[in-house]
Amino acid sequence: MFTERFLRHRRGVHLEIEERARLETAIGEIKTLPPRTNVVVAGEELSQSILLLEGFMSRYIDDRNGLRQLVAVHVPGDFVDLHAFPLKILDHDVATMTAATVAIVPHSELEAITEDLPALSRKLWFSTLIDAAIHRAWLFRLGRLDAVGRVAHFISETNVRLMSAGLSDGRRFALGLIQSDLAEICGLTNVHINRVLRQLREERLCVFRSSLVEILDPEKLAAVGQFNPAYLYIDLQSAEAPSSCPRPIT
Amino acid sequence: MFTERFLRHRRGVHLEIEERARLETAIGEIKTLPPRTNVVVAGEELSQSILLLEGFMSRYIDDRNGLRQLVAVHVPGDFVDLHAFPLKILDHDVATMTAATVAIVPHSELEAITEDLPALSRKLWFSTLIDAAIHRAWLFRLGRLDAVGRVAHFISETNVRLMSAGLSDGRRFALGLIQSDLAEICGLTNVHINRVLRQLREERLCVFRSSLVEILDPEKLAAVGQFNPAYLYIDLQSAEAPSSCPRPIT
DNA sequence: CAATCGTGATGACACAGGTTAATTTACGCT
DNA sequence: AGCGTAAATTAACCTGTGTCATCACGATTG
Repeated sequence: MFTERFLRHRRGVHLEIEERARLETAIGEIKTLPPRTNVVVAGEELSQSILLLEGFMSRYIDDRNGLRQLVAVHVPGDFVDLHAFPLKILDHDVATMTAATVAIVPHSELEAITEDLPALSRKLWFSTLIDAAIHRAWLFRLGRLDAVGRVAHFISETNVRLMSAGLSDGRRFALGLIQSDLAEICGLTNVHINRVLRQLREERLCVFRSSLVEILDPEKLAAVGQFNPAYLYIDLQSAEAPSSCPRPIT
Repeated sequence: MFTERFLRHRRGVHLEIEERARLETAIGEIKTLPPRTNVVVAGEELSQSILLLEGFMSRYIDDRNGLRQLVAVHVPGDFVDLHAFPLKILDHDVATMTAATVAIVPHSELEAITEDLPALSRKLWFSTLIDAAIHRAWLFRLGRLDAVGRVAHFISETNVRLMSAGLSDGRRFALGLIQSDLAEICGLTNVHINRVLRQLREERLCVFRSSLVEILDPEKLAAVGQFNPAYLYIDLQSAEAPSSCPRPIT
């Protein structure tokens, strides 16, 4: 069941069994990718999209000096570049952050789905609009929060998304990111990210390590980041208890 | 022809005559709204979406101190909150910036379109993904550009979008925004926006007035804002005003 | 006609975050 | 185990933007 995590716990878009089965048959290939591997280049025509099964991926735009702005971080269950199905050409690059396992879905299959199954099509559409909602939350983060708030907001967001994917217990999760990734996400320098992480550590809000993120005080962290999870459209009522606490990668 | 500007000049999604006709019949009502009128509140269930015919609208998120971050500015031809069709509830507010004329489209009509016309449905989907692409460009703007760059980028973007809508000749356009709107768009204070506008004026790049924006040097302005219009998916080849359109800077 | 309000303009000062550079720690590889 | 490189940490200093305060101007409005 490769699509197990896709749209899990999303308000009002429960996938029917037949719909999930149809998606499963649409998958062409399963691939494992090394960390820091570019998979999509802006401006190139695409004929397939990627469903992320394991690991973390990013979408980003580089400026003319090579400085990078991440515009999205994807977690298992995300249909990373489903945008490429209607758009055909992307405006940004896509790459793995950690080692990753992905399912490749040809656009021909997606087109067939839009012809046959309008309800499933609307759910695919929905999933791309969640990405847009997350973009907007990131705009708020960059436009209105200071450095500490931005990092707190990102960690709070990632925690909720990983809870939904069954990869966080609400306080601890593994995230393969390094400090300069955070810098590229939050529009800051890695020197300043380091200062912010120290402050969050000293104030006992959270401890960020590449191998393991530990949130000591989720409420306070969310307050510092003015984080309101409504934009994720996640309903964790229906969440089963996470099977296992993530462990540090050793 | 209310849908005249919708998806105009967008690469690869030309609307067929029948498709346009179908959209026209989907329109329920035409409304005129005063400036600064809130039309959608975050968290409320929606059963209709708005196609903007005349004027400018915005989407925004307020922080807990009442500071506002605009996450989108909409120009005539934009299907402002089509996102609300798959999402049903929005994560942000929507309001007019200037006086505006809008067409109201009930979601029941859109649902019928997704049942009957998969090709048109994909084009509607496409149009929401343009919004997402613009969100990403805004993330780049906020994350990687300094104050002058942000304003230059926004003005360049708006110029191209308005050219596509037939509302700019590439150098002059009317935009009802005031300096504090720019501040809320660019994540800056209005005091600093004022300084930036003076600099752009003194450097003979552009003159921003609420009534009229004049771009004196489109290429240089685009360069300052690292503006590359690819993300707008606009193909102005077919545009009636062929004159001088800003080019990607490399 | 004065009073008020929204908008724009500008100066003085403060500070969050950038820059640069050096050092330490962690970790993959032979 | 030891080496080489990437990542993390920290300090000193600098600057872009925020803050606060004031003034000017035009459009309403009483």
